[in-house]
Amino acid sequence: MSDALSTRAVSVSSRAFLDVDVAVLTVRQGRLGVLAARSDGDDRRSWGLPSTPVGDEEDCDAAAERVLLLQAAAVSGRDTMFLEQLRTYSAPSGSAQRRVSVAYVALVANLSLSPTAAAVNRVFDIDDLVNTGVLAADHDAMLFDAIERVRAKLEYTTVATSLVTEPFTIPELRRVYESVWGVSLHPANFRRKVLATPEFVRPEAVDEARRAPDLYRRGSATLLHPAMLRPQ
Amino acid sequence: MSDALSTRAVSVSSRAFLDVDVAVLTVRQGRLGVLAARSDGDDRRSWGLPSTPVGDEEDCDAAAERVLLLQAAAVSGRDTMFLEQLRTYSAPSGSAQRRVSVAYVALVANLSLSPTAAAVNRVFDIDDLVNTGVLAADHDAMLFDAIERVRAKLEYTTVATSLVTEPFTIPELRRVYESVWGVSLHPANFRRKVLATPEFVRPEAVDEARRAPDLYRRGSATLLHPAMLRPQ
DNA sequence: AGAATAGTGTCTATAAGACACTATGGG
DNA sequence: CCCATAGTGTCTTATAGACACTATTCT
Repeated sequence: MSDALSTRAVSVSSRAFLDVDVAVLTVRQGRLGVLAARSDGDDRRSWGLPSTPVGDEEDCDAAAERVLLLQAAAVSGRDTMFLEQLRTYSAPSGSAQRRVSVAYVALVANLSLSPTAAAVNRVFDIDDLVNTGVLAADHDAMLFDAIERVRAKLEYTTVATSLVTEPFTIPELRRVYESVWGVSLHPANFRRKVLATPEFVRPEAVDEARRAPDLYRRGSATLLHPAMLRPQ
Repeated sequence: MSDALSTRAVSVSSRAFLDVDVAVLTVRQGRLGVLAARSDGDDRRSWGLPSTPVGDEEDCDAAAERVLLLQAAAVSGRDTMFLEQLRTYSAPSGSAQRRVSVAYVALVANLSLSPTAAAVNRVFDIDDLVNTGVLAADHDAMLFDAIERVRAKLEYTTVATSLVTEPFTIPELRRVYESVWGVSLHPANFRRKVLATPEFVRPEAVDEARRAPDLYRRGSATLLHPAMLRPQ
């Protein structure tokens, strides 16, 4: 009776090549952007998400961090980072050796390519990359899912602060939300909401005379209670 | 300069065995339960989450469905199901061939084992299985993450309805929330919240004379706006 | 000078939590 | 007959959205 619960006549013990792909997101000039790497596999200039095989003596998280650090070395002004596993994408192999991709999302403040990196990497506006045919179908799906994950995370976590450089102003933080969500937010209500959440941001320099916007740093809170929901 | 962005001296092109593990959750007698399978690998009676290798001509989703259907065949009274990928767990291989596990969560209403299945499978109370040393460390982590995922999903989706059999009463639905979250909810406020969300539930039979509780079926809504947050 | 924006205050609509009350069925 | 529970109503409080207003900087 153990047979009834064990594996059926599906070809057993599938071997696969294991890759990690990272969607590195950033906000620049009020627009959401992604880091893309030229996929030098073929001649025609096509782009993909930065990727690496997972080494035998590391786990997927380590491989993803390695990709990010690799990018950081080729990048100037990288500030903070947020890195989280998204999900795993597996297509049936067909005849070739199966390839399984574990996708990650990374958030990086102030991502700008160094001159040497610019020849290989490029930061795209989201709208120029997602669903435009520039990416391969699987990377397109990953990027789509990554964006939706981040949009949802802004609602109930404080990750938005990882997309601004410290110190920052409340309006700067608001523009992160507006860029990622693609909407306009009411400045006064946004400010009230952020300041009402303990430790979302921490006051750094409040200009009593109002000559400059107030400056803040990231607070210790990671979860938002209650959540800041997207409009509509 | 392409070197700076390509893979480093980590041993390349790792091959791995690909498994799918499923945490099948249910609510019985007001308690959250999980389906566990006796892991017949070794002699001592230990338990694991139901699992299967991923076949070469299927993707992970298909393998997870296969596990669930396999269980369904050995289970009586399975009602609805909800199935979603959780995340992928990968430990460094050490010397042996690497093993990568893609974990899924499934929600099943009225999960009760058929007599023949009871010798191989068992439904545990969550508290008897998570963090008790009965499961291997990786399955323990999966189960923990699965429970947290489901607890969060109850807040902003209607998945709770997949843990009751139709037709159901509002108090029955409330007991699902109470079981999964491990809290008591205010009956009147819960009822008002559920009925205030369009298409969360659909009235089936309202007893005007109040001789029996009102009956409902699942509605077409999948998302809750606004969310029903856990107390505290 | 005029426009855009940071910051404050306030009003309103909505939703959540707490509580009171009725009616019913089961021990 | 008492008690637990389904269902209804209502009050209070917290929060979100809308709007008005001031002060400042930039052009």
